[in-house]
Amino acid sequence: MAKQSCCHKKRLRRGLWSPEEDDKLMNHIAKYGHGCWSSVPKLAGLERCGKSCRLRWINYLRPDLKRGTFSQEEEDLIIHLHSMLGNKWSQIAAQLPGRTDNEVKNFWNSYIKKKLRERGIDPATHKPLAEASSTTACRAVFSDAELIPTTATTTPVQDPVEQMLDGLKMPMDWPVAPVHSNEVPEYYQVPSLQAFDMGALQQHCGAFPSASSSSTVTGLSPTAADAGANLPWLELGPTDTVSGHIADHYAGALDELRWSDYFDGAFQAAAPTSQGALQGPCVYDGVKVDDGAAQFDVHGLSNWC
DNA sequence: AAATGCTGCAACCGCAATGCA
DNA sequence: TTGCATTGCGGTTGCAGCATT
Repeated sequence: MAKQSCCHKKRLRRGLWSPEEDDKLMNHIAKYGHGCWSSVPKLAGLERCGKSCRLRWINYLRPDLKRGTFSQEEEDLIIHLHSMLGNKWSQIAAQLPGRTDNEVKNFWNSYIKKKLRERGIDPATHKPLAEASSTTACRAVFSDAELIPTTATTTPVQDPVEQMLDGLKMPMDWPVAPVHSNEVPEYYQVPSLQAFDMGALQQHCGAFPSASSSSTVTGLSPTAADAGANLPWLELGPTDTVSGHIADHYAGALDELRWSDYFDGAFQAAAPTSQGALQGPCVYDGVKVDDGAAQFDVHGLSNWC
């Protein structure tokens, strides 16, 4: 017999949320924060399970959600990130401020997949459908606006660090990448990245903030040289040179969040800005987050029990 | 106008990861 | 170390609304 969900077990409400339920949840979180999700429904007077409340908040009620249709830049970024990360929707969404993993996933399944197939590209592998093994570059995946004109493979070497940074830029004919296996296709191994030296980069750029699931656009690279491991360039701070290459590219479309404002006084201060980093220090659970290196993990909010 | 099919989105399910006693 | 509670995540489902017949 199938295992019943927590909502079934406790005979809790399921299905679509009513406006009244939304109000209750919003009001509760505005006043007290959510704390432990499991206690939210009881405290907020809802006949829902904590999991359902969390999902509703994250996917629908959060005040920083962008909503509306995806821009061309967002679409290109999703395709690009998917080629690197696969179905890691939360990681992809983390690079799209105001978008949720669910939203990105739905957009992918309902729109992008179809679009790629129409262009003869396998959305799973990002290779041409007809010739899955071909290494032919396929520019059709990205719009012209998304491509960053540089030629990483032919750039003369000056400084090793500069070389490495150059490698983080996307070449015009960057191939569509299958990055879901541990194999790194030859064409994906950018020469300037093969001796990727995080130490040197750190020295060049300053200390790395740690942000495993940042909501900010920090740095993006098309490379899959590190297919099976973490993507260190995704953790670079917003002020560093590397992220500048690409963050600048997406400037305007990708707003930085000031998520903290919503809770730093129960929404009272409240307007997101488009400036580069958190403005001034803020404190969460006794942890001071300061200056431009700060990156806020929206999902991490759930950890202030 | 009614029936049917299609699409997109919100929500659920179940498993993995994590934290804690 | 173990077991439980909680959170996070990706896959899947259900349904409302729209399009087509």
